[in-house]
Amino acid sequence: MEKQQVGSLRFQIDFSQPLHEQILDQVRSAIAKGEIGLGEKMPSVRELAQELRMNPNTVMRAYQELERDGLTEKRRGQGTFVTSSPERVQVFRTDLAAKYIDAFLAQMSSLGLTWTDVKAYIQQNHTSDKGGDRS
Amino acid sequence: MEKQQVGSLRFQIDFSQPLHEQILDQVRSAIAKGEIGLGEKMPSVRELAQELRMNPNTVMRAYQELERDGLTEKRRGQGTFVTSSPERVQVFRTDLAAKYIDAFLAQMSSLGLTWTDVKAYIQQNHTSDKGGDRS
Amino acid sequence: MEKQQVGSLRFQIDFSQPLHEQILDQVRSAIAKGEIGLGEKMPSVRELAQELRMNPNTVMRAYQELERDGLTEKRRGQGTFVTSSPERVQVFRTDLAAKYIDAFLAQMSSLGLTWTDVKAYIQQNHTSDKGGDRS
Amino acid sequence: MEKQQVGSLRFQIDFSQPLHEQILDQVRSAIAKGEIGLGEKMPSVRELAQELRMNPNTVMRAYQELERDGLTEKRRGQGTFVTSSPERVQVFRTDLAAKYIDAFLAQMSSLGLTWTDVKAYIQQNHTSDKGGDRS
DNA sequence: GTGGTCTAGACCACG
DNA sequence: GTGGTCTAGACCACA
Repeated sequence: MEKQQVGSLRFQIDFSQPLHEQILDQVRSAIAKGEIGLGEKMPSVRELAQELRMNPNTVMRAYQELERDGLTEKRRGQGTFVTSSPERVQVFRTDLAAKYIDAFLAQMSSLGLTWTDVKAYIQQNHTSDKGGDRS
Repeated sequence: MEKQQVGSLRFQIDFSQPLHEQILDQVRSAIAKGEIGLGEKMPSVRELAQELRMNPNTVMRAYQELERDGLTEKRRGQGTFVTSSPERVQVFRTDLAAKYIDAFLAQMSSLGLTWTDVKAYIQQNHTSDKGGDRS
Repeated sequence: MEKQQVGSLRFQIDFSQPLHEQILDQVRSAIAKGEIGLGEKMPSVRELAQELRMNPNTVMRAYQELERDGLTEKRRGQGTFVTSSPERVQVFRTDLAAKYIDAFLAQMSSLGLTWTDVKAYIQQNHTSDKGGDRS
Repeated sequence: MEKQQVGSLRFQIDFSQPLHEQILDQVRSAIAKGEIGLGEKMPSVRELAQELRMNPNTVMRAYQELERDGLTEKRRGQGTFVTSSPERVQVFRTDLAAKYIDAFLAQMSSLGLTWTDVKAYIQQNHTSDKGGDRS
């Protein structure tokens, strides 16, 4: 468990998974949760690469995808900034969540589990993670 | 959407994802759901490879993982058979489901969504998939 | 655990291992332990094959190896018999044991374990199997 | 007897046994004995394949099993490394040894030999391999 | 016929 | 450069 703080971002990387995806996920998560503020400056590609001991190309790829998602913007000569639009973040967040949820339900269904089964499991094993699961 | 029936198994393959994983998933799913009976003979490596138009090695790889999971048994010179033990299937199924569920919850949490949010979303968008989701 | 009794022999087969080797081992073991008497008649190839639901070729191969080892003899028109010579059994038994023991020690050594380590393990975990392991 | 040194690993291969198993065994042994250090980089799949004059797929297969055993980790684009966790190695080593020992005892027992018999044999024939076998 | 091993060589994603 | 996936096709042991 190697956690690293870079600016207002916290990273925890694991070499058994594509590195650029992990950066992407963790930055997305930080934005979604408001851990990095809207309009805030991101670490530069080089800085982040150095801190995380990665190839700059790897970081660059993650940044490009963040921009494609509309979560960040490049300003020439200044660096990369988190978008200032809360709507963008919100839309992105719900879209992504919807995608994940759908995939998850398909997965459960492929194991022959119903939504009731899943809720039962979560209630038993994740009572601390719950958010009011009074079924 | 190219669906193919091979013995009691149905396959639908998509070339943008590792082929052996797809075979693995679909056979697992068929076993978990009881679509192929316990103790039943699987299609032979060569037969399945021919039907799905892929290389025998690719099918073999999937079959090896199935055996590692304890879902199938090989009988030398006779073929590959689904395990006859319902417990194995059950244990496997719940273990795998637990793994998926935990990963899913971590994912949701990383997007800043609570379990209540998720349940609300599912109730709205998946009323047909439900299994009594009266929260 | 499917055990089968055939004449004075008991078989327990497992499909994840060459069948002829299993027959071989189990007959050898029965002779070494005196469970089948010297000079006694073995089940015929066909009879055994039928009982164990195997291909006669598989049984035949095991029988050929038994004869090569000098543990059985064929008598034309009468069938296969366990050797009547106790010396043969004894020599065979110690030779085979020596081979196994040497291989085992090499194996342990390749894991970096000394003979003392092995004895310690066995003393702890196999006190019922011991035969006077006062170290 | 063709011995080959590759980095800090020494290989001796024999074509009458599955090649990937031999690689597996010899690397395992090297890790268990500490001949290759924890966290150290393994030869790359291609490099080892070339040195041992075998197909990269064969080496890859061995490497995959090593990883499944938790003895190595792959870092994408960087290579394969021995695990840095001594506990993993230790657990693996004792588990494997236990498996071998149990199988060995079953084998001896099937030949009608007691543990005392075995110890006597070893004392006579392996006085150099001993590690203090004062029984 | 079955599964198991191996080779040769292609193409891909990742860093 | 690294590992990962896939194909085509050979040869083997086993039943």
